[in-house]
Amino acid sequence: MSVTVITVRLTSVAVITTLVAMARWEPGTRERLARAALELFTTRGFEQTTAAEIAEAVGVTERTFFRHFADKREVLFDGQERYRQAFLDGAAAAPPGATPFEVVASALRSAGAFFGEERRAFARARQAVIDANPALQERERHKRATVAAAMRGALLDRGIADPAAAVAAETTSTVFSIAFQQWISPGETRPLTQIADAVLAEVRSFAGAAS
Amino acid sequence: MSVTVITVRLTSVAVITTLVAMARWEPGTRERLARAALELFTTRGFEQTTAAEIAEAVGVTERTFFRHFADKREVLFDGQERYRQAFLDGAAAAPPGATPFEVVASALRSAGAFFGEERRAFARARQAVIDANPALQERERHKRATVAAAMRGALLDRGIADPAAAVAAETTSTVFSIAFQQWISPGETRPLTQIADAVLAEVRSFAGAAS
DNA sequence: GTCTATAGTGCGATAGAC
DNA sequence: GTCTATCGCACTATAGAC
Repeated sequence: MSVTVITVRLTSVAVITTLVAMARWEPGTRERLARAALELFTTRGFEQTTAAEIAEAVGVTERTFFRHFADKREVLFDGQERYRQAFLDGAAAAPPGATPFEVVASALRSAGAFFGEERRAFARARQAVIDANPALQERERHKRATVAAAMRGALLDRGIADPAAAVAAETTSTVFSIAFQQWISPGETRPLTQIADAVLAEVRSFAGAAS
Repeated sequence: MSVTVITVRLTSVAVITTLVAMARWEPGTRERLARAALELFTTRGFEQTTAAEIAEAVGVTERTFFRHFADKREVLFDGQERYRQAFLDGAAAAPPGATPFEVVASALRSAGAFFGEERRAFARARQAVIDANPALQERERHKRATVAAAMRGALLDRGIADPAAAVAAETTSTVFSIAFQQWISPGETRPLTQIADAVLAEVRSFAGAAS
Protein backbone atom coordinates (compact mmCIF):
# COMPACT_ATOMS: atom_id res chain seq x y z
CA MET A 1 0.00 0.00 0.00
CA SER A 2 2.79 2.37 0.76
CA VAL A 3 4.12 1.50 -2.66
CA THR A 4 0.91 2.79 -4.20
CA VAL A 5 1.17 6.07 -2.34
CA ILE A 6 4.71 6.57 -3.54
CA THR A 7 3.62 5.95 -7.13
CA VAL A 8 0.92 8.59 -6.82
CA ARG A 9 3.37 11.07 -5.42
CA LEU A 10 5.67 10.53 -8.32
CA THR A 11 3.03 10.99 -10.97
CA SER A 12 0.82 13.76 -9.66
CA VAL A 13 1.89 16.82 -7.73
CA ALA A 14 -1.76 17.84 -7.39
CA VAL A 15 -2.60 14.63 -5.51
CA ILE A 16 0.23 15.16 -3.05
CA THR A 17 -1.04 18.55 -2.05
CA THR A 18 -4.60 17.33 -1.75
CA LEU A 19 -3.45 14.55 0.55
CA VAL A 20 -1.04 16.62 2.59
CA ALA A 21 -3.10 19.74 3.12
CA MET A 22 -6.31 21.44 2.08
CA ALA A 23 -4.82 23.77 -0.49
CA ARG A 24 -6.93 26.74 -1.42
CA TRP A 25 -5.94 26.30 -5.04
CA GLU A 26 -4.65 23.37 -7.00
CA PRO A 27 -1.10 23.47 -8.30
CA GLY A 28 -0.36 23.02 -11.97
CA THR A 29 -2.90 25.64 -12.96
CA ARG A 30 -0.73 26.77 -15.81
CA GLU A 31 -0.48 23.34 -17.40
CA ARG A 32 -4.16 22.70 -16.96
CA LEU A 33 -4.98 25.99 -18.62
CA ALA A 34 -2.74 25.08 -21.55
CA ARG A 35 -4.40 21.70 -21.95
CA ALA A 36 -7.92 23.07 -21.69
CA ALA A 37 -7.07 25.80 -24.18
CA LEU A 38 -5.82 23.35 -26.81
CA GLU A 39 -8.96 21.29 -26.44
CA LEU A 40 -11.29 24.27 -26.70
CA PHE A 41 -9.37 25.78 -29.60
CA THR A 42 -9.56 22.45 -31.41
CA THR A 43 -13.30 22.08 -31.05
CA ARG A 44 -14.53 25.70 -31.22
CA GLY A 45 -11.65 27.50 -32.88
CA PHE A 46 -9.23 30.04 -31.45
CA GLU A 47 -11.28 33.18 -31.95
CA GLN A 48 -14.51 31.53 -30.88
CA THR A 49 -12.96 30.66 -27.54
CA THR A 50 -12.69 33.40 -24.93
CA ALA A 51 -10.05 33.56 -22.25
CA ALA A 52 -12.86 33.48 -19.70
CA GLU A 53 -14.08 30.14 -21.06
CA ILE A 54 -10.63 28.59 -20.79
CA ALA A 55 -10.32 29.84 -17.23
CA GLU A 56 -13.76 28.55 -16.36
CA ALA A 57 -12.93 25.10 -17.73
CA VAL A 58 -10.12 24.94 -15.18
CA GLY A 59 -11.99 26.59 -12.34
CA VAL A 60 -10.13 29.88 -12.13
CA THR A 61 -10.99 33.40 -13.14
CA GLU A 62 -10.11 35.15 -16.37
CA ARG A 63 -7.71 37.36 -14.43
CA THR A 64 -5.74 34.30 -13.38
CA PHE A 65 -5.43 33.20 -16.99
CA PHE A 66 -3.79 36.49 -17.86
CA ARG A 67 -1.48 36.26 -14.90
CA HIS A 68 -0.05 33.04 -16.35
CA PHE A 69 -0.07 34.08 -20.00
CA ALA A 70 0.70 37.54 -21.28
CA ASP A 71 -1.91 37.11 -23.98
CA LYS A 72 -4.37 34.56 -25.28
CA ARG A 73 -2.04 33.23 -27.96
CA GLU A 74 0.78 32.55 -25.55
CA VAL A 75 -1.11 29.66 -23.95
CA LEU A 76 -0.29 27.57 -27.04
CA PHE A 77 3.43 28.26 -26.76
CA ASP A 78 4.10 27.26 -23.21
CA GLY A 79 7.32 25.37 -22.55
CA GLN A 80 9.24 26.67 -25.54
CA GLU A 81 12.31 27.36 -23.43
CA ARG A 82 13.06 23.65 -23.10
CA TYR A 83 12.92 23.21 -26.82
CA ARG A 84 15.11 26.25 -27.44
CA GLN A 85 17.52 24.77 -24.93
CA ALA A 86 17.71 21.59 -26.98
CA PHE A 87 19.20 23.61 -29.83
CA LEU A 88 21.68 25.28 -27.52
CA ASP A 89 22.70 21.98 -25.94
CA GLY A 90 23.28 20.56 -29.38
CA ALA A 91 25.34 23.56 -30.41
CA ALA A 92 27.41 23.27 -27.24
CA ALA A 93 28.00 19.58 -27.95
CA ALA A 94 29.87 20.37 -31.16
CA PRO A 95 33.65 20.05 -30.70
CA PRO A 96 35.78 23.19 -30.36
CA GLY A 97 36.82 24.45 -33.75
CA ALA A 98 33.78 22.97 -35.45
CA THR A 99 32.62 24.81 -38.55
CA PRO A 100 29.34 26.73 -38.43
CA PHE A 101 27.79 24.00 -40.55
CA GLU A 102 28.83 21.35 -38.03
CA VAL A 103 27.46 23.37 -35.14
CA VAL A 104 24.16 23.74 -36.98
CA ALA A 105 24.03 20.03 -37.74
CA SER A 106 24.67 19.23 -34.10
CA ALA A 107 21.95 21.62 -32.92
CA LEU A 108 19.49 20.09 -35.36
CA ARG A 109 20.27 16.58 -34.19
CA SER A 110 19.64 17.59 -30.60
CA ALA A 111 16.41 19.44 -31.33
CA GLY A 112 15.23 16.66 -33.58
CA ALA A 113 15.77 14.12 -30.83
CA PHE A 114 13.78 16.30 -28.45
CA PHE A 115 10.66 15.67 -30.52
CA GLY A 116 10.30 11.93 -30.19
CA GLU A 117 7.52 9.79 -31.57
CA GLU A 118 5.45 10.29 -28.43
CA ARG A 119 5.13 14.00 -29.24
CA ARG A 120 4.03 13.64 -32.83
CA ALA A 121 0.27 13.34 -32.21
CA PHE A 122 0.23 16.29 -29.85
CA ALA A 123 2.27 18.35 -32.29
CA ARG A 124 -0.22 17.59 -35.06
CA ALA A 125 -3.20 18.67 -32.96
CA ARG A 126 -1.47 21.85 -31.91
CA GLN A 127 -0.37 22.66 -35.44
CA ALA A 128 -3.89 22.21 -36.79
CA VAL A 129 -5.03 24.99 -34.47
CA ILE A 130 -2.14 27.24 -35.44
CA ASP A 131 -2.59 26.63 -39.16
CA ALA A 132 -6.20 27.75 -38.87
CA ASN A 133 -5.32 31.15 -37.43
CA PRO A 134 -3.00 33.82 -38.85
CA ALA A 135 -2.49 35.47 -35.47
CA LEU A 136 -1.15 32.19 -34.11
CA GLN A 137 1.10 31.76 -37.12
CA GLU A 138 2.60 35.14 -36.35
CA ARG A 139 3.33 34.10 -32.82
CA GLU A 140 4.86 30.86 -34.00
CA ARG A 141 7.24 32.71 -36.28
CA HIS A 142 8.15 34.95 -33.42
CA LYS A 143 9.09 31.92 -31.33
CA ARG A 144 11.08 30.55 -34.20
CA ALA A 145 12.95 33.84 -34.38
CA THR A 146 13.93 33.57 -30.73
CA VAL A 147 15.51 30.20 -31.52
CA ALA A 148 17.51 31.81 -34.29
CA ALA A 149 18.55 34.64 -31.97
CA ALA A 150 19.70 32.14 -29.34
CA MET A 151 21.64 30.16 -31.92
CA ARG A 152 23.28 33.33 -33.20
CA GLY A 153 24.38 34.12 -29.65
CA ALA A 154 25.84 30.65 -29.25
CA LEU A 155 27.73 30.96 -32.52
CA LEU A 156 29.08 34.39 -31.63
CA ASP A 157 30.24 32.95 -28.32
CA ARG A 158 32.15 30.35 -30.26
CA GLY A 159 34.01 33.09 -32.06
CA ILE A 160 32.05 32.90 -35.29
CA ALA A 161 31.41 36.47 -36.42
CA ASP A 162 28.48 38.02 -38.24
CA PRO A 163 27.24 37.71 -40.89
CA ALA A 164 28.33 34.05 -40.82
CA ALA A 165 26.77 33.60 -37.37
CA ALA A 166 23.49 35.15 -38.48
CA VAL A 167 23.37 33.03 -41.62
CA ALA A 168 24.09 29.83 -39.71
CA ALA A 169 21.54 30.68 -37.01
CA GLU A 170 18.78 31.51 -39.46
CA THR A 171 19.57 28.38 -41.42
CA THR A 172 19.16 26.28 -38.28
CA SER A 173 15.75 27.73 -37.68
CA THR A 174 14.67 27.42 -41.31
CA VAL A 175 15.83 23.83 -41.73
CA PHE A 176 14.14 22.80 -38.51
CA SER A 177 10.94 24.52 -39.50
CA ILE A 178 10.75 22.85 -42.91
CA ALA A 179 11.63 19.48 -41.39
CA PHE A 180 9.11 19.85 -38.57
CA GLN A 181 6.34 20.65 -41.00
CA GLN A 182 7.16 17.50 -42.92
CA TRP A 183 7.40 15.48 -39.70
CA ILE A 184 3.81 16.20 -38.76
CA SER A 185 2.40 15.92 -42.26
CA PRO A 186 -0.12 13.07 -42.76
CA GLY A 187 1.44 9.70 -43.42
CA GLU A 188 4.97 10.76 -42.49
CA THR A 189 6.65 8.16 -40.28
CA ARG A 190 10.37 9.01 -40.41
CA PRO A 191 11.87 10.48 -37.23
CA LEU A 192 12.44 14.21 -37.20
CA THR A 193 16.23 13.88 -37.02
CA GLN A 194 16.24 11.96 -40.27
CA ILE A 195 14.06 14.51 -42.05
CA ALA A 196 16.16 17.39 -40.73
CA ASP A 197 19.28 15.67 -42.07
CA ALA A 198 17.70 15.48 -45.50
CA VAL A 199 16.69 19.15 -45.45
CA LEU A 200 20.16 20.20 -44.34
CA ALA A 201 21.60 18.22 -47.23
CA GLU A 202 19.25 20.19 -49.45
CA VAL A 203 20.77 23.42 -48.18
CA ARG A 204 24.19 22.19 -49.12
CA SER A 205 23.09 21.20 -52.59
CA PHE A 206 21.32 24.54 -53.01
CA ALA A 207 24.46 26.50 -52.25
CA GLY A 208 26.71 24.29 -54.31
CA ALA A 209 24.55 23.80 -57.37
CA ALA A 210 25.42 27.08 -59.11
CA SER A 211 29.19 26.92 -59.03
CA MET B 1 -0.29 85.81 -56.80
CA SER B 2 -1.22 83.12 -59.27
CA VAL B 3 2.31 81.83 -58.82
CA THR B 4 1.59 81.26 -55.15
CA VAL B 5 -1.56 79.32 -55.94
CA ILE B 6 0.31 77.07 -58.37
CA THR B 7 2.94 76.33 -55.75
CA VAL B 8 0.30 75.27 -53.31
CA ARG B 9 -1.31 73.02 -55.90
CA LEU B 10 1.98 71.27 -56.57
CA THR B 11 2.72 70.56 -52.96
CA SER B 12 -0.65 69.54 -51.59
CA VAL B 13 -3.07 67.15 -53.25
CA ALA B 14 -5.64 67.97 -50.60
CA VAL B 15 -5.65 71.61 -51.62
CA ILE B 16 -6.21 70.75 -55.28
CA THR B 17 -9.33 68.80 -54.46
CA THR B 18 -10.65 71.54 -52.25
CA LEU B 19 -10.11 74.08 -54.99
CA VAL B 20 -11.29 72.04 -57.96
CA ALA B 21 -14.40 70.45 -56.48
CA MET B 22 -16.25 70.05 -53.20
CA ALA B 23 -15.04 66.54 -52.53
CA ARG B 24 -16.83 64.80 -49.71
CA TRP B 25 -13.55 63.40 -48.42
CA GLU B 26 -9.93 64.07 -49.05
CA PRO B 27 -8.05 61.65 -51.27
CA GLY B 28 -4.94 59.94 -50.08
CA THR B 29 -6.42 59.29 -46.66
CA ARG B 30 -4.69 55.94 -46.44
CA GLU B 31 -1.26 57.38 -47.11
CA ARG B 32 -1.84 60.28 -44.75
CA LEU B 33 -2.90 57.87 -42.01
CA ALA B 34 0.26 55.83 -42.57
CA ARG B 35 2.45 58.92 -42.37
CA ALA B 36 0.71 60.32 -39.30
CA ALA B 37 0.97 56.92 -37.63
CA LEU B 38 4.72 56.66 -38.17
CA GLU B 39 5.21 60.12 -36.74
CA LEU B 40 3.05 59.49 -33.68
CA PHE B 41 4.60 56.07 -33.08
CA THR B 42 8.04 57.63 -33.29
CA THR B 43 7.34 60.34 -30.74
CA ARG B 44 4.95 58.63 -28.32
CA GLY B 45 5.55 54.98 -28.99
CA PHE B 46 3.27 52.39 -30.59
CA GLU B 47 1.26 51.35 -27.56
CA GLN B 48 0.94 54.88 -26.27
CA THR B 49 -0.72 55.93 -29.51
CA THR B 50 -4.37 55.02 -30.03
CA ALA B 51 -5.99 54.43 -33.38
CA ALA B 52 -8.35 57.28 -32.56
CA GLU B 53 -5.42 59.67 -32.20
CA ILE B 54 -4.00 58.71 -35.58
CA ALA B 55 -7.41 59.19 -37.16
CA GLU B 56 -7.85 62.54 -35.46
CA ALA B 57 -4.46 63.74 -36.70
CA VAL B 58 -5.73 63.22 -40.24
CA GLY B 59 -9.24 64.48 -39.61
CA VAL B 60 -11.16 61.23 -39.95
CA THR B 61 -12.92 58.99 -37.47
CA GLU B 62 -11.47 55.93 -35.78
CA ARG B 63 -13.88 53.84 -37.86
CA THR B 64 -12.26 55.11 -41.03
CA PHE B 65 -8.85 54.07 -39.75
CA PHE B 66 -10.04 50.50 -39.31
CA ARG B 67 -11.71 50.57 -42.72
CA HIS B 68 -8.28 51.13 -44.25
CA PHE B 69 -6.23 48.88 -41.97
CA ALA B 70 -7.35 45.56 -40.56
CA ASP B 71 -5.56 46.31 -37.31
CA LYS B 72 -3.39 48.97 -35.75
CA ARG B 73 -0.12 47.28 -36.65
CA GLU B 74 -0.98 47.01 -40.31
CA VAL B 75 -0.67 50.77 -40.81
CA LEU B 76 3.13 50.34 -40.68
CA PHE B 77 3.14 47.66 -43.38
CA ASP B 78 1.26 49.42 -46.13
CA GLY B 79 2.53 48.86 -49.65
CA GLN B 80 4.26 45.55 -49.03
CA GLU B 81 2.77 44.03 -52.19
CA ARG B 82 5.00 46.14 -54.40
CA TYR B 83 8.06 44.98 -52.55
CA ARG B 84 6.99 41.35 -52.68
CA GLN B 85 6.47 41.83 -56.41
CA ALA B 86 10.07 42.99 -56.74
CA PHE B 87 11.20 39.53 -55.59
CA LEU B 88 8.85 37.81 -58.01
CA ASP B 89 9.93 40.01 -60.91
CA GLY B 90 13.54 39.18 -60.13
CA ALA B 91 12.78 35.48 -59.97
CA ALA B 92 10.95 35.66 -63.28
CA ALA B 93 13.92 37.44 -64.84
CA ALA B 94 16.19 34.45 -64.28
CA PRO B 95 16.72 32.48 -67.51
CA PRO B 96 14.88 29.17 -68.03
CA GLY B 97 16.85 26.33 -66.55
CA ALA B 98 18.49 28.54 -63.98
CA THR B 99 19.47 26.78 -60.76
CA PRO B 100 17.55 27.61 -57.56
CA PHE B 101 20.61 29.54 -56.41
CA GLU B 102 20.57 31.67 -59.54
CA VAL B 103 16.86 32.36 -59.20
CA VAL B 104 17.40 33.45 -55.60
CA ALA B 105 20.30 35.68 -56.59
CA SER B 106 18.19 37.30 -59.28
CA ALA B 107 15.29 37.89 -56.88
CA LEU B 108 17.64 39.46 -54.37
CA ARG B 109 19.11 41.77 -56.97
CA SER B 110 15.66 42.96 -57.95
CA ALA B 111 14.45 43.46 -54.38
CA GLY B 112 17.70 45.14 -53.42
CA ALA B 113 17.33 47.61 -56.28
CA PHE B 114 13.79 48.38 -55.12
CA PHE B 115 15.20 49.90 -51.95
CA GLY B 116 17.23 52.76 -53.33
CA GLU B 117 19.15 55.34 -51.35
CA GLU B 118 16.10 57.61 -51.18
CA ARG B 119 14.30 55.03 -49.05
CA ARG B 120 17.05 54.46 -46.51
CA ALA B 121 16.13 57.27 -44.08
CA PHE B 122 12.46 56.31 -44.08
CA ALA B 123 13.36 52.65 -43.57
CA ARG B 124 15.49 53.58 -40.56
CA ALA B 125 12.70 55.59 -38.92
CA ARG B 126 10.20 52.82 -39.52
CA GLN B 127 12.54 50.14 -38.23
CA ALA B 128 13.21 52.07 -35.03
CA VAL B 129 9.49 51.91 -34.25
CA ILE B 130 9.29 48.20 -35.09
CA ASP B 131 12.39 47.35 -33.05
CA ALA B 132 10.82 48.99 -30.01
CA ASN B 133 7.73 46.77 -30.09
CA PRO B 134 7.51 42.98 -30.09
CA ALA B 135 4.02 42.98 -31.56
CA LEU B 136 5.32 44.88 -34.57
CA GLN B 137 8.26 42.52 -34.91
CA GLU B 138 5.80 39.67 -35.10
CA ARG B 139 3.93 41.35 -37.89
CA GLU B 140 7.15 42.07 -39.72
CA ARG B 141 8.14 38.40 -39.62
CA HIS B 142 4.71 37.51 -40.89
CA LYS B 143 5.22 39.79 -43.88
CA ARG B 144 8.63 38.27 -44.45
CA ALA B 145 7.01 34.85 -44.46
CA THR B 146 4.61 35.89 -47.20
CA VAL B 147 7.63 36.80 -49.32
CA ALA B 148 9.06 33.34 -48.74
CA ALA B 149 5.72 31.76 -49.60
CA ALA B 150 5.53 33.76 -52.83
CA MET B 151 9.08 32.78 -53.75
CA ARG B 152 8.35 29.15 -53.08
CA GLY B 153 5.37 29.37 -55.41
CA ALA B 154 7.53 30.91 -58.11
CA LEU B 155 10.14 28.19 -57.72
CA LEU B 156 7.55 25.42 -57.84
CA ASP B 157 6.16 26.98 -61.02
CA ARG B 158 9.63 26.72 -62.50
CA GLY B 159 9.60 22.99 -61.86
CA ILE B 160 11.79 23.05 -58.78
CA ALA B 161 10.27 20.64 -56.29
CA ASP B 162 10.14 20.71 -52.50
CA PRO B 163 12.10 20.64 -50.30
CA ALA B 164 14.56 22.41 -52.63
CA ALA B 165 11.96 25.08 -53.43
CA ALA B 166 11.21 25.67 -49.76
CA VAL B 167 14.90 25.88 -48.88
CA ALA B 168 15.61 28.34 -51.69
CA ALA B 169 12.56 30.46 -50.84
CA GLU B 170 13.40 30.67 -47.16
CA THR B 171 16.98 31.46 -47.98
CA THR B 172 15.87 34.37 -50.14
CA SER B 173 13.88 35.80 -47.30
CA THR B 174 16.61 35.21 -44.74
CA VAL B 175 19.41 36.69 -46.81
CA PHE B 176 17.33 39.74 -47.62
CA SER B 177 16.42 40.22 -44.01
CA ILE B 178 20.01 40.05 -42.77
CA ALA B 179 21.16 42.35 -45.56
CA PHE B 180 18.34 44.82 -44.95
CA GLN B 181 19.18 45.03 -41.28
CA GLN B 182 22.78 45.83 -42.17
CA TRP B 183 21.66 48.34 -44.81
CA ILE B 184 19.84 50.49 -42.27
CA SER B 185 22.41 50.13 -39.52
CA PRO B 186 24.15 53.38 -38.47
CA GLY B 187 27.05 54.39 -40.67
CA GLU B 188 26.32 51.86 -43.40
CA THR B 189 26.59 53.42 -46.86
CA ARG B 190 26.81 50.48 -49.27
CA PRO B 191 23.76 49.89 -51.47
CA LEU B 192 21.47 47.06 -50.42
CA THR B 193 22.22 44.98 -53.52
CA GLN B 194 25.90 44.91 -52.64
CA ILE B 195 25.23 43.87 -49.05
CA ALA B 196 22.80 41.17 -50.17
CA ASP B 197 25.45 39.80 -52.54
CA ALA B 198 27.87 39.53 -49.65
CA VAL B 199 25.34 37.74 -47.43
CA LEU B 200 24.46 35.32 -50.21
CA ALA B 201 28.15 34.55 -50.62
CA GLU B 202 28.18 33.83 -46.90
CA VAL B 203 25.43 31.24 -47.40
CA ARG B 204 27.55 29.52 -49.99
CA SER B 205 30.59 29.48 -47.78
CA PHE B 206 28.48 28.22 -44.86
CA ALA B 207 27.24 25.23 -46.84
CA GLY B 208 30.60 24.42 -48.36
CA ALA B 209 32.83 24.87 -45.34
CA ALA B 210 32.23 21.46 -43.77
CA SER B 211 32.95 19.19 -46.74
C1' DG C 1 -21.69 55.55 -37.90
C1' DT C 2 -23.14 53.44 -33.48
C1' DC C 3 -23.01 49.71 -30.33
C1' DT C 4 -20.83 46.05 -28.06
C1' DA C 5 -17.88 42.01 -26.92
C1' DT C 6 -13.47 40.79 -25.63
C1' DA C 7 -8.56 41.41 -24.79
C1' DG C 8 -5.71 42.96 -21.59
C1' DT C 9 -4.16 46.13 -17.37
C1' DG C 10 -3.92 48.09 -12.54
C1' DC C 11 -4.73 47.68 -7.95
C1' DG C 12 -6.40 46.41 -3.40
C1' DA C 13 -7.85 42.41 -0.65
C1' DT C 14 -7.41 37.61 0.76
C1' DA C 15 -5.61 33.26 2.15
C1' DG C 16 -2.45 29.88 2.66
C1' DA C 17 2.84 28.46 2.77
C1' DC C 18 7.00 29.24 5.00
C1' DG D 1 6.15 38.69 9.53
C1' DT D 2 7.08 37.71 3.94
C1' DC D 3 5.95 35.58 -0.37
C1' DT D 4 2.99 33.98 -3.85
C1' DA D 5 -1.25 32.66 -6.19
C1' DT D 6 -5.64 34.02 -6.49
C1' DC D 7 -9.96 36.90 -6.64
C1' DG D 8 -12.75 40.78 -7.77
C1' DC D 9 -13.58 44.86 -9.75
C1' DA D 10 -12.99 48.94 -12.53
C1' DC D 11 -11.14 50.45 -16.60
C1' DT D 12 -9.37 51.33 -21.62
C1' DA D 13 -8.65 50.22 -26.46
C1' DT D 14 -9.23 47.19 -30.15
C1' DA D 15 -11.90 45.36 -33.44
C1' DG D 16 -16.04 43.47 -35.30
C1' DA D 17 -21.16 43.29 -35.71
C1' DC D 18 -25.11 45.58 -36.81
